[in-house]
Amino acid sequence: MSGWQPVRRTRAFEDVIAQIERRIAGDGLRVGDRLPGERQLAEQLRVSRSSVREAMRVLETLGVVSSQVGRGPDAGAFLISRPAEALSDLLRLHLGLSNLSLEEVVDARLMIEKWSAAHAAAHGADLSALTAALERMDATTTAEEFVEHDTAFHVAIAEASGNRLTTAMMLSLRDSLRRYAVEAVERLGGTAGLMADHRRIHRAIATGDAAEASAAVEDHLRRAYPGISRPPGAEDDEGFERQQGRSDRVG
Amino acid sequence: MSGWQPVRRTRAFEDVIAQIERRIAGDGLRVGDRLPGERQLAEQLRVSRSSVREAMRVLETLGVVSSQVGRGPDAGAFLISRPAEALSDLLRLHLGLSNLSLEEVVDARLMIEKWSAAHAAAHGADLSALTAALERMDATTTAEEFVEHDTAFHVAIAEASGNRLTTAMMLSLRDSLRRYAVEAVERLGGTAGLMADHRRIHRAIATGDAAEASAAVEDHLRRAYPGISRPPGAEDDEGFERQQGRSDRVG
DNA sequence: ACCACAGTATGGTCTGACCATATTTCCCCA
DNA sequence: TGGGGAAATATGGTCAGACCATACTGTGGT
Repeated sequence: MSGWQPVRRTRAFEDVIAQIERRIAGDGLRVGDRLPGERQLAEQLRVSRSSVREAMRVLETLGVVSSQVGRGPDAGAFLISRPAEALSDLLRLHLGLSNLSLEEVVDARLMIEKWSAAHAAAHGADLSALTAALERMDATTTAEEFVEHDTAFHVAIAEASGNRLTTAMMLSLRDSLRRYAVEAVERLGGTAGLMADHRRIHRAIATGDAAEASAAVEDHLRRAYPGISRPPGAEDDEGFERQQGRSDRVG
Repeated sequence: MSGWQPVRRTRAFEDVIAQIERRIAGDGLRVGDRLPGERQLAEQLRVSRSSVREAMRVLETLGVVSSQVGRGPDAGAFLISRPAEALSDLLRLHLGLSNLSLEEVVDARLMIEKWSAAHAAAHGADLSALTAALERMDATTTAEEFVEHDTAFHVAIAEASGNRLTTAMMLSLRDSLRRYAVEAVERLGGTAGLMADHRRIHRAIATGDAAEASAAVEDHLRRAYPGISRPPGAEDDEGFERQQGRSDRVG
């Protein structure tokens, strides 16, 4: 009998997740609060410890629980909030499966960074982190070192937007693209152009010019990833399946 | 072996995940391929079946593996690619923990929808799904029914952008906001204004006007979710709109 | 007051068993 | 020979119980 859509009885660990979620919503559990131990939870919910552990793995993967071994106030499972790590894992695996293309990731990052820079400019954000990252970048010698502080610069922009969700997205996207960032620095043969872009972005945010901040970010990312992104309004071409091979038309 | 990592001993299930990830990258595993059974994998990797199962829960949570019981070609664990489901779970839990505010989610959705609409307009996307959703919305009577087809309309916009990552983000964001969407329809007391917005969006995409599509989406979402944050540049100029228009030179 | 050591609570891992489900195999009977 | 049903089997799902590694806690001796 094929073509049957089974009802998929809930598995035990799914029940555990639902119960914990219910406690979060109902009992007002918050970040930092401690969950009962695995054995105790298993007894309370009438499931085996294995099922509790599978539920913990899921919650840990989603970035809402962290576990420490040992004994004492710091041991056990705690509620946390780390969406960025979860997003990074997700992107990394789906990129590995070739079910997300590099272009899609770069495009998404361009979208978020433009948005973040525009918001940061409009909100009169604190620029100290941006300025510090700029100075550190000036003092670097290797591509890896440069990329490290470059990351700090871009993360600071995201944080200055004041939105933790887009910041998490931006962090994980950037994480997925780290090795391409190093390649980009080496391909460009120097960081002068990138630094000029950075100062332009910094200036635009400092003066509260949202449109200029957004445009500066776009130009910057197009320099780092030439030919990958298509701005809305670019002439149509034949899709994005096999674009990585001829991604050098910006030159 | 020179150095030991004293801080974070790798857990067995993390090894399993790393091995599977290596097979994906190295052996060219693709979506649809089948993984070895839990028992076989445990034997190959010299870990217990419990550890394999915990790894499976993680991969399942990230939307890259799906498991079926039974026997035969359809049983066992398969590689899939469902980032949207994973993102939905992530957002739901973090919203529940109150570590992401509704405003942040709505803002992120606004960003993605504006971007998607602009891209769809610029790419001359297929409008049949959009048109069909519009007609179905006209024929509905209840708020729930309307929201259902409204979702189809907005998802169609995201898909028309041609980016699976932003589409997945948009799907999960919308999923998190479903109940607020129903509330919005009931609060507005009718769907006339929303439908007018929809037709304006549809028209803009059809005519390839990216800036207008973006502006139409923004007005639409501000009608549905009043009180979300001002666009960047609202204080001094029409920054975001101008910035979009600047890069949207359609010809 | 201090320090060493035993106690203990915690997550991490493993083993082996059994259950539920779905396909495959095989054998009996029409 | 064909069909149908029973048995075998492969798969994930669940459980119980044990042991280990870790890190705090308490206790007793100096």
